[in-house]
Amino acid sequence: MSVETASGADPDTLDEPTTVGQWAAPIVSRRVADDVVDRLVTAIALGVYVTTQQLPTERELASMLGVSRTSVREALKQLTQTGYLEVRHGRNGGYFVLADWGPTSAEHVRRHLVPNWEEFEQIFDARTLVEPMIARTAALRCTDEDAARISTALQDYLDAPDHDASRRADSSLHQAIAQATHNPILVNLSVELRTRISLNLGAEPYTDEVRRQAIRQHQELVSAVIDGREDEASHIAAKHFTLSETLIRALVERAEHEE
Amino acid sequence: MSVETASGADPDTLDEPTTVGQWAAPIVSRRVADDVVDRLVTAIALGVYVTTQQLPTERELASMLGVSRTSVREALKQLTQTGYLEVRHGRNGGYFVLADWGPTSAEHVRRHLVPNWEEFEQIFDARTLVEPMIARTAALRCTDEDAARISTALQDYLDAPDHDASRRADSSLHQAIAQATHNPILVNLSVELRTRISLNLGAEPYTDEVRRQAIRQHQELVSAVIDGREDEASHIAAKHFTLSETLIRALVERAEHEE
DNA sequence: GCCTAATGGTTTAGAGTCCAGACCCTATAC
DNA sequence: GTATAGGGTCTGGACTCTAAACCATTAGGC
Repeated sequence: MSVETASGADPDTLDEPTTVGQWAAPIVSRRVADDVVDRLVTAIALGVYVTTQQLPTERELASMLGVSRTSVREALKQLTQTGYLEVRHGRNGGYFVLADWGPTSAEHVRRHLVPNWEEFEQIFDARTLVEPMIARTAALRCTDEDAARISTALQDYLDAPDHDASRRADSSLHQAIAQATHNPILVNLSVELRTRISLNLGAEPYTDEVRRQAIRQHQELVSAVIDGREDEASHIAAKHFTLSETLIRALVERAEHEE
Repeated sequence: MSVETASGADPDTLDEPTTVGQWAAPIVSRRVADDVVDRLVTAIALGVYVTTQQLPTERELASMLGVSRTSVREALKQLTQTGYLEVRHGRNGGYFVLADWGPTSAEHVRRHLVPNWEEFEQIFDARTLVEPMIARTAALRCTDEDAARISTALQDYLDAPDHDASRRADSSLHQAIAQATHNPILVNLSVELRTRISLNLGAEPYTDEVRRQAIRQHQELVSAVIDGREDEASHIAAKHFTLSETLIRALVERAEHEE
């Protein structure tokens, strides 16, 4: 990294100089290992790799990501130390996603969720605004091909045998809907918001009641999108993402009372 | 997502692989100079520095951005070679923004606009969807303080003596509106979209008629936002950004016919 | 039980990037 | 004409990333 010298002189710039003030913010040179960490966390957050599942080997990851094994190892070391992964030696060894990195414990909530609470509020807020817009647009532009893909994703979601599969299918379903907008920028936006939530949260709270409600909402949402009922799609999406927000809030409340 | 036992055959990865496929895309290590280029282009695009205006000196830029002068020089070299900047030697020398890097010429349109046309369509589309949502949210959350800032920005816009000042004020105005959402994520989203447009486009086409129309729309938009008329704000924003899209399209048409 | 293979763990040399700082060159202001 | 404010150039050193070889550990096959 670079020197931290005098560049200070950064008086409070909270008024409106964001346009002028932010463009010259210090450039931090990102290390490759940090990028690898981000990719892996994203993959786990999106459900590409789930609990107890084995990641590709170091050499495979290095090849997949086009970086050296050294950098991959650096990233995996970070994730292992943070408690996301577990490593096993010897033949059939490798890195495994640890089971308990969700908001399962009040401990996790206090240590990870609460400190980032402000950012969290912002992400939720943005998602509640963006996703209905995406759902509306998807409903307006959904082709037969899109509809087929969305239906398949919904079916996968309904068939999901456990929580992990459910998370993964949920991710795919929302992705399929976003893709029906036929605009990669919106798809990325949606992915980014979902990732940032999972990234802070691990998995969302999960009970039978929640699942029933989520299933109904997903069915309604898919139906509205496929049939091109844009107002309804937008409205259901808003309700859907408000639900998940409510759950998190309840979780945090509970954790704080336990304290 | 078809990881295991997907019901439908899902052999190829071209169908919906974005979730699974994209996380492992090769990591490209960005060089510091490239980041500097981005920052400078953004600053110019947002109107922080305008035609014939002098940029800070190399040493100042290096200090502002927290990078070495070597990297700044590398970036400035690129921008000079590309034709964005002009360099003058000796005392009172420095780097100056060149005048003619807008869509002033059919040449520019063909060389820069047309090759990126697909991305351009996507950006416009996203903006037409996102900005109304932002305007609506701003209208719903606008405080007195926000209203004051927005009014000031509007006045600056009305007072702008020339095209450059107008561009800068336009940028500030939209920024002020976005900030009334009180959500940094949305503010960044708006900045990013506007930047990416200016970045491809330089300045937008500009005639007296266009300016009159833009002024009216800005006044209506500000009034709707400040008074909390969210539906109207959303609607005007949509109209406003559609106007700029229409102008660009007309420009490209013309350039292609000249060919 | 022994060997093999697959995996993580370690080391090293070299190329590339970035930085700080010193110094040179040029044109303007005075 | 000289001082000065800028860009232009060079160098040594620190850090990062890579490639490739080699070590250590364990499961599976015989």
